[in-house]
Amino acid sequence: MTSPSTTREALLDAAETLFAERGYAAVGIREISAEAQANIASISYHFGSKRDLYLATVRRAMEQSGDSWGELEQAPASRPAAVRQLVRFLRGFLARLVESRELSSCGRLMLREAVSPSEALDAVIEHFVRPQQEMLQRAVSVIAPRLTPGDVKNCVRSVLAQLLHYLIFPAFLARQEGEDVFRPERLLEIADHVARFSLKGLGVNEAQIRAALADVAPDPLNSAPRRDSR
Amino acid sequence: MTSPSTTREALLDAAETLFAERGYAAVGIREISAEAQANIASISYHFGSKRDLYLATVRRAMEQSGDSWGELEQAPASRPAAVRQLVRFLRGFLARLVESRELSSCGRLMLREAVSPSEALDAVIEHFVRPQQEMLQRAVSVIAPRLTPGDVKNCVRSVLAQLLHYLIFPAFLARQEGEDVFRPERLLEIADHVARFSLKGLGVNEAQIRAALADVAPDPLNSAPRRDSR
DNA sequence: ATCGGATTGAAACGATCGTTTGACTCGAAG
DNA sequence: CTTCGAGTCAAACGATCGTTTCAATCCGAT
Repeated sequence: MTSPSTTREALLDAAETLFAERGYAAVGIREISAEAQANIASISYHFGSKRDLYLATVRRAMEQSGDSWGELEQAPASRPAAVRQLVRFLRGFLARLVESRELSSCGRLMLREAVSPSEALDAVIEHFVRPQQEMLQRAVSVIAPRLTPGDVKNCVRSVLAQLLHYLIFPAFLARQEGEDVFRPERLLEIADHVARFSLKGLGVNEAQIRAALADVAPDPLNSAPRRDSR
Repeated sequence: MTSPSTTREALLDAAETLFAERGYAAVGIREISAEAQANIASISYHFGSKRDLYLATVRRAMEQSGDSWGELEQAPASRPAAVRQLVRFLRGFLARLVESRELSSCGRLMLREAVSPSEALDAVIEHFVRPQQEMLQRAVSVIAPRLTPGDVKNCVRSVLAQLLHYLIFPAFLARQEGEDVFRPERLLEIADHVARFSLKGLGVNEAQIRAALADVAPDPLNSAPRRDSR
């Protein structure tokens, strides 16, 4: 196989940023190669076509994102542990949304795949959606053990939907709230609201919720694992 | 002013469908005019440019959508009435998602504006987001009167996020669930789950929730108001 | 030092993009 | 009947699109 070229990765980096920001059709290969400080022909050379560059970009972004939280969260042993794990996940997700462009560019690519699916859709589900979903599924089924499997899935979607809302609608949120939604303190407020709302939705009583939130509190924002490259 | 041309509306109809399905940059004006059975130059003639056609398309779609639910829902007089109103809204929203392409194409345009905002963003917020939000805000502040205004907004977002999830991720849902998520019975299940989860999240007790769900039940899917044109 | 495959460079390819042109049709007002 | 303006039409505009070509360059193996 071809040796790992620097040009190749520069192209992927540039493509990730540009495709995430403006979408596949709105970005030309001339702009990508300029951003990567490479020649136009290098795209055709390294990837075959613009479409294949896009697919490679999405797949790489999703695989790198998947490394972050896949195996990190173990199956919770007790109900309080499961509640703590859920709270930690909510805070970590929102923290990553703002602390680096990592989730931001990966998340926007994910979004664009949801609205306009391509052949890379499988990679998005496999590496981005499924890991989070399975982790939440384990936590929820421990927190609310009386739920049927179908209701567990529904509840997982309800929790995830609240989180993804803040990934999807920053443009709306910025417009209707005067303030900046993505200040670190505000994000912690949001994470705690989502935690409270969801745990109540799962039938956890107030006292346990307060205990869990206070329990995880000392470790505020730095629980988010880092991506090594870039 | 120019008389209301048939060609103009045919162009708007075609543009709405195509832009909703594939996005602004991925649709050419030749395809739009072909779909509308009009000449290429008619776009320039009636709207000035492709971009202006897009803006007009989004604005018209949002205004027509806004007519549907804006003034329909009045301020609820009692807590049970507010709960019923919320349940009716959830069911109506999901019903409209499947029963016609109305919300579907308008919703997809809204989504694309969220991911790639244009000058039509204000119209989207004004006619699509704000009405739903204010209606939910009234209902939630009656259901949970002890909430601060800020927490009311957070809870409204939590409810709305769950609904919009099904508008945003049909591609993912279709992939990971074997079954079709958009069968009418399934949608009613979903609406009821969202209602239960959210009402618990708002602190309503089980008995009242069951009462409300049973109360609204006799009127299952036909509570969604119809759009007259098209 | 020389070869050969891998990679890069500038230039050009045909296709398609959004837009414009100018002649043409048509119905109502003079 | 003539006139006029709104609307439609086919054709062409320059610009940009993704892709290809081919010579130049790099660099480790011979």
